[in-house]
Amino acid sequence: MRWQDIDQQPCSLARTLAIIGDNWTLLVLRDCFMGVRRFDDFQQRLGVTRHVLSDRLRKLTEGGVLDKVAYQERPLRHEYRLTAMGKELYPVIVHLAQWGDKHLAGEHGAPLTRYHRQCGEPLEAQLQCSHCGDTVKPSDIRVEENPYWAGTLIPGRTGSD
Amino acid sequence: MRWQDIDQQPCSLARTLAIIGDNWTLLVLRDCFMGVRRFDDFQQRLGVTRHVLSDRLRKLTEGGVLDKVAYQERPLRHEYRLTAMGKELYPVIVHLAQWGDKHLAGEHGAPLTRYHRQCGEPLEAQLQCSHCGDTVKPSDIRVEENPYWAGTLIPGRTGSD
DNA sequence: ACAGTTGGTTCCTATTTGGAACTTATAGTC
DNA sequence: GACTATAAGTTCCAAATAGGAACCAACTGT
Repeated sequence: MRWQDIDQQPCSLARTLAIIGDNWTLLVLRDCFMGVRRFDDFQQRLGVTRHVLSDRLRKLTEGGVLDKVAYQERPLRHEYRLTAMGKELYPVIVHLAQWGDKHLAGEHGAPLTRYHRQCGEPLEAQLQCSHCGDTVKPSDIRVEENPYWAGTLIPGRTGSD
Repeated sequence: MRWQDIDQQPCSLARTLAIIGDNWTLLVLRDCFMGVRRFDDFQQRLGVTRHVLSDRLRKLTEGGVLDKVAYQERPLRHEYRLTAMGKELYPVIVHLAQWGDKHLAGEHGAPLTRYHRQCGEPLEAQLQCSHCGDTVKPSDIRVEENPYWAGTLIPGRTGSD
């Protein structure tokens, strides 16, 4: 199986990664959430080569995560903006960065700190059930297979925990 | 800048992606969270080539996300288990899969549904501040730069929102 | 003796990446 | 009018990585 075909799999994670799972793409999104919109700004901040950046921006645009809009005519220039769908990826960025802050910070500490405006404390995000409002731990989650793919997605368990 | 050097950047997200941001790696983690532990099981479920799988498992192990433990002697066989640090990545997986469920499901619906055991409803996870317990929206988050890197991480704003 | 299992490694080809230069269209400066 | 700068890419080549298949080592079971 080629990496470019993973969007064919019956797995929401695989389909999501087909759009945002390439090398560099999540760093492009990081910069989008920091307000970067222009090609050269992405290129200088990331240090990625121009044609890889071009490819990633195209995939994000085709995937509905970014919108390519003209900000001037003559000469025609475009910028890339997060769509509503793209903005919904913010929790992913927050959790990834938070994990890095906790486990991979160097001697100078975390480069960025996110604060919760309402309470003023450094944000330690966790999962919350939007239905009942309770905090959700991993063990609180039960995974159920769609009957259409019954028996093919969840592996038979062999281990002890 | 080469992709393999992004762990040198003063960015927690970049350092995190240096460990788990390669193609295939997050799908390996998906299977880890579903209880897969053995090389051949990963290989068959993912369809990834064996030497790419070998490389990703090695990087995850070196990065402290997985632990390679012998489950039998004679012949010596190892399996890969999530470390405590690795298990903390579950929120990332949940949010990525949830985004795919919402935006990329095909005609048969989401392949897997996650339920919140306590309330019994399909889980729609959102961010919660562990300090005050409130729900956190993206706009509730204020990002502050570590003085050590002052002025280098957050771009100057040029746009209008 | 022979096939099967498990966890890889090796080999070769094809695709992707990194790095630098080039292009197009226009505005501003000497 | 000529030259320089800006922005958003595209093109070119060498080097690295991925995909696919076969091979290997160390057993176990028949």
